[in-house]
Amino acid sequence: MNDAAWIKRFEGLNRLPDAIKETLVKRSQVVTVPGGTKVFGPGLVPDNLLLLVEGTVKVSQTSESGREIVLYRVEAGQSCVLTTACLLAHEAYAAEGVAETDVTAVAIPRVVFDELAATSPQFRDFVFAAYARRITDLFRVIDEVAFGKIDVRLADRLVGLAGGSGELEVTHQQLATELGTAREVISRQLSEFQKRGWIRLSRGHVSLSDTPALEQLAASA
Amino acid sequence: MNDAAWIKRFEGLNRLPDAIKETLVKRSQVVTVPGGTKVFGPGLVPDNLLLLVEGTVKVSQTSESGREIVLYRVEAGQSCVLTTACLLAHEAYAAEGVAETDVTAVAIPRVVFDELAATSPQFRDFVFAAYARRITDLFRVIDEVAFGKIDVRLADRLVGLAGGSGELEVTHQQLATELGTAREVISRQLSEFQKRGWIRLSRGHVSLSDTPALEQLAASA
DNA sequence: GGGCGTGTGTGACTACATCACCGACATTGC
DNA sequence: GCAATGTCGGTGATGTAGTCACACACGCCC
Repeated sequence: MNDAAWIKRFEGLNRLPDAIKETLVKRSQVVTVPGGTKVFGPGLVPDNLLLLVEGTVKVSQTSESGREIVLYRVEAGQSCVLTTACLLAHEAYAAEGVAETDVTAVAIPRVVFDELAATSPQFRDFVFAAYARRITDLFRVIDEVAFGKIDVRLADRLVGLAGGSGELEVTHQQLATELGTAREVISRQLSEFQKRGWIRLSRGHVSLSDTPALEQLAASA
Repeated sequence: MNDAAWIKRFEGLNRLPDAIKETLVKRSQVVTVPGGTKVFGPGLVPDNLLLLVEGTVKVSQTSESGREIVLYRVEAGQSCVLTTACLLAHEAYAAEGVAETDVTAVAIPRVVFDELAATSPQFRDFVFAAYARRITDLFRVIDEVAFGKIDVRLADRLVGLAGGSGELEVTHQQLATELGTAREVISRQLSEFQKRGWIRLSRGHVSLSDTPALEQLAASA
């Protein structure tokens, strides 16, 4: 039963009584999906609550006009509650989740979820905390989209996506989608950054050469 | 015990077993607040779940720069779950709720909420449905702010706010706040609408003279 | 009436989005 | 190798929205 190892990854679940943990482990299933898989979306309603053990899932929304914006990412140690509730309620919405990397996740069937919600106050806390986190994410997105400048937002996103390495494999179009803007806007802005010596560009690739400068710009929100 | 009348207003609660309904009625409190009251916000964390029986609460967000945008409204028959979760999680956020009209609401203390969540699957459904609704609201806001045109958004909001009467008492600044934009933008757009004969303007007042035209524009999203 | 606060109008300017297009590079098949 | 094709990135012109700096109008209160 050392499958139970994953549970340690979830801060909010560690506090659960052992009996509950055991139920959770016994009645859920560890699944893996390869990068690029659509995890949920219009016409693909999940009947499991997913807890991500490894990898990330990008949640984005496509408007009628076909334009797209990234809403948030589900990282290892987090869960996918929002979309569950959202999709369970049948209010079909054009949000979809795509595995960005190979993903290992724990799938908790709806019945088990419900049962745990009934029996464990700590589990309820876990769920509500997860909600709160996502909602504040959405609030931030709204704030940025409504009032943020793209140079600032782009700098922030570049730093965020690059991680430690300072290298990232993305097209300008993908960055545009991240911020819900147009490719040309990103292209021009990237050129500007390059002119300032902050980044170096090549086809499908951006390498950050002056991360601190980008961070400073990002912080000037 | 005809205080219980309010419960009929909540579709999701009607399905509750009688015993649960009784608990709900006994252990909650009907409160009224005058229009203009701040219901929750930074430095004002509610410890009750509010169910609105009468009136509306406007939930808006203010960014660091001082600019504001309306996120959604809680109407009669709806609940205020989002902000509860959000604020319970201590992730202080600059969202606040203000009573737009005199408001009558049922306040369910946190303990009772938790107890009901534990005992009643129907109550849990009610809560999650409420979440789902708000989240889709937020998704829509993001979509509109990111990709919508202001003339369309303004027309939509005018029709929505006017209700049946076609008359509304708002300043241009208030409309700007609704949409998270600048006053000048609204002023110019309103002038344009007036020029087209769709509305008539006076200080602090807008009267819709061609609602269908506005609706049509609003629908062309 | 004169002062004051709030609401509205306007022009100049900047930022971002959109449109139309072209050229550079990579991949594939020959 | 070379041509065909698809993806990616660059650029100018134009439109729409947000910003800045005002000035003026109205209502209210001394």
